[in-house]
Amino acid sequence: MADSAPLEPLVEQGSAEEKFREFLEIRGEKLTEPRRVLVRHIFDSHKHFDADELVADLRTAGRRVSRATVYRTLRLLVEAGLLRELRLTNRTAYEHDFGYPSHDHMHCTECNRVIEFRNDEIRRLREAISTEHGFRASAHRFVITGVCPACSRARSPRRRLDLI
Amino acid sequence: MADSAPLEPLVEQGSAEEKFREFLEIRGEKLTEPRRVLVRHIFDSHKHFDADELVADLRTAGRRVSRATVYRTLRLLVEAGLLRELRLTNRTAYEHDFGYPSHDHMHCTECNRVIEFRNDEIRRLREAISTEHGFRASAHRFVITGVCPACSRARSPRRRLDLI
DNA sequence: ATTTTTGCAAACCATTTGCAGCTGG
DNA sequence: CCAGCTGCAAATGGTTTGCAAAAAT
Repeated sequence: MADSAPLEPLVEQGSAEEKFREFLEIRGEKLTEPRRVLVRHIFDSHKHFDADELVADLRTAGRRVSRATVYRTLRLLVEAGLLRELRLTNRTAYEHDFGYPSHDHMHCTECNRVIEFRNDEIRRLREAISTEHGFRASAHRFVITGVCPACSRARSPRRRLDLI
Repeated sequence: MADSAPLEPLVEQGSAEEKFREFLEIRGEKLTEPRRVLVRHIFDSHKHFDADELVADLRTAGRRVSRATVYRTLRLLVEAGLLRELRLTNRTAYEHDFGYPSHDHMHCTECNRVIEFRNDEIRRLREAISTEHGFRASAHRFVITGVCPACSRARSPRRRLDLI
């Protein structure tokens, strides 16, 4: 699952590691070495990723963290509000929910790419709809499914050749 | 996963079973008895459901279809454009994509209920955004997460008692 | 008759968990 | 020290698949 045209990260308000430490402290839990490695690695780049990619990525970088700990820490990071889950396929993908502007996604069915975009009307609409239904919204997910510009270009012209 | 305030079904343009038969015929495949049982049962009501609920439901109704066939047929119905997948939790839920108006969802984090709503601005916004990005949209998913009216009422008053 | 489908059971695969030993505060 | 954490390996749970028997055209 690759990204395309990622948005600019926001100016940091304290590091993700720091926010994670605070979260853990409140619950009387510990910021251990594996957790530090994970939170640093994850917030070093702004990609979407899944548990498997994260394990592989870490291995490449020479840091070994067990799969179990990766899963446990991902859960914590979601609870801490640092990561958000993205369920587009059978495996759960994650993206930053901290130091990164709120946005929505377009999902290309050809190349499986996820493209981010920002649009303020969505938020407005979400509030209007929630109010109308007496619903107390805390978040939303808007995913547009279709074919991205790159795949459109790569495909349409080929049609001509198919006919020969 | 329960529904609340389902929308009125559209006037039928030929039965789901008929559309399924056409789909299978085109691919040189067969509308067998188990498949007929499934498509009829599924389109008899307008609930969201997952594979497990479907199997249980059928068993209650005295029709036995193996789990494998249920999964295989669900896949076919999605390919046929009769069902849509809804990935909110670890199990895949399904909803009608035929004979039912297009709509979006509110997902209550307290009771796990899924509430449907219709709003035409969303479709308009989806087109505007897609055009702006050169994306060819074929579908979208808009899910508002939060607390439904029933759970709001059930919770807020209880707070007072918690303080005693 | 030939091709597709079914049901069963086994396989799969992402994720979770029990546990013995390790570690941070 | 001592609660909380890690890694391992085994368990889980939803979903898929191989295969021989059964059904559809």
